[in-house]
Amino acid sequence: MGDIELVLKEHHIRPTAIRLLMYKFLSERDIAVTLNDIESGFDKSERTTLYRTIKTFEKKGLVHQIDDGTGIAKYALDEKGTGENQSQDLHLHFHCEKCNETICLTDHKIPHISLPKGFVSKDMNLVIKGICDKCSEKK
Amino acid sequence: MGDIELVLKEHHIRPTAIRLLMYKFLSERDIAVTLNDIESGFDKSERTTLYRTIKTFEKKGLVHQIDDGTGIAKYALDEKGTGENQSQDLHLHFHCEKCNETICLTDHKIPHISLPKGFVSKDMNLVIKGICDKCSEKK
DNA sequence: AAAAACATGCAACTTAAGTGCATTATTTCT
DNA sequence: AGAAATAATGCACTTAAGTTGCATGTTTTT
Ligand SMILES: [Mn+2]
Ligand SMILES: [Mn+2]
Ligand SMILES: [Zn+2]
Ligand SMILES: [Zn+2]
Repeated sequence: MGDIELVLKEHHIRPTAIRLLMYKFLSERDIAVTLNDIESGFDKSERTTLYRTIKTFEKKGLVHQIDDGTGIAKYALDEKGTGENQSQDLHLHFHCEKCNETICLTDHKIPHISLPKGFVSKDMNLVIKGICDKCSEKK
Repeated sequence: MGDIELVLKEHHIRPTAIRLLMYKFLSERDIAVTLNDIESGFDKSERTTLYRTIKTFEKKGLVHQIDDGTGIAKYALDEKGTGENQSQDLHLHFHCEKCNETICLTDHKIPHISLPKGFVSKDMNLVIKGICDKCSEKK
């Protein structure tokens, strides 16, 4: 049984052909991808199926959705959090205004913020926009 | 000459009827509003005109757009920054999962974040999701 | 093997956002 | 003031992401 197949099963996702392919696709890139990116990454592609597949991944905690301010949802594999650590999704995201790529800075956690009385924090999203390393060295 | 008229002129926005009304509308609420909110706030309303009006306000620095993760753009008046202080847009936003309202926490600035080598920060967006003061006291 | 549960494909719908263009209002120029 | 230029408004239409319904195909369970 393949490696990916195991990962899916661990997350209670049935390892169908498309799911294996999508996982492979995601694991091969280090930037967050849109549904369109995924769609154009496959020869055989059915928008809806890909959509439902990524949503399944998300629900089962394999992937997190990223809202980088472009108005288009992006997705990236969760870190190999073997299970329960949900604090992993509190890392920040960087969106490059030049190449339009969005990347997870997984070891840059969002600092603690104190809120006014009465406000209860459940989740946070921090996106930094600017120029990424690749684009800034290109000069 | 009215108060609002002056504010608009200071921002080089011609004070037409609709613009005066929209400014008044925005200044009367302390939460960020969607274009739909604005539209339903007027008897006479032309989506496109309201859309272009809010975009004009945004371009001229009267209003800032807020991306709270709902996928729908919201807008709020800038603080009475009498001119150049653009650091004002680095406050954080709170989105209540219960009442769905989004509010500017204008005096909660986004803390400084150090980035990996090569990354240049130009802008930031921090949204905290949870339960707002009104909803949490309502119990 | 039959029944139940789940995945896939295709079409259609929803909604926010944005554009083109004709009309109307305001400002500027002579 | 009147004409010309510029800007605002209204209406129709387009775009694109996201989402759902339903029929068909596949896998799992009993
Ligand atoms: Mn991430
Ligand atoms: Mn704000
Ligand atoms: Zn870049
Ligand atoms: Zn609330």
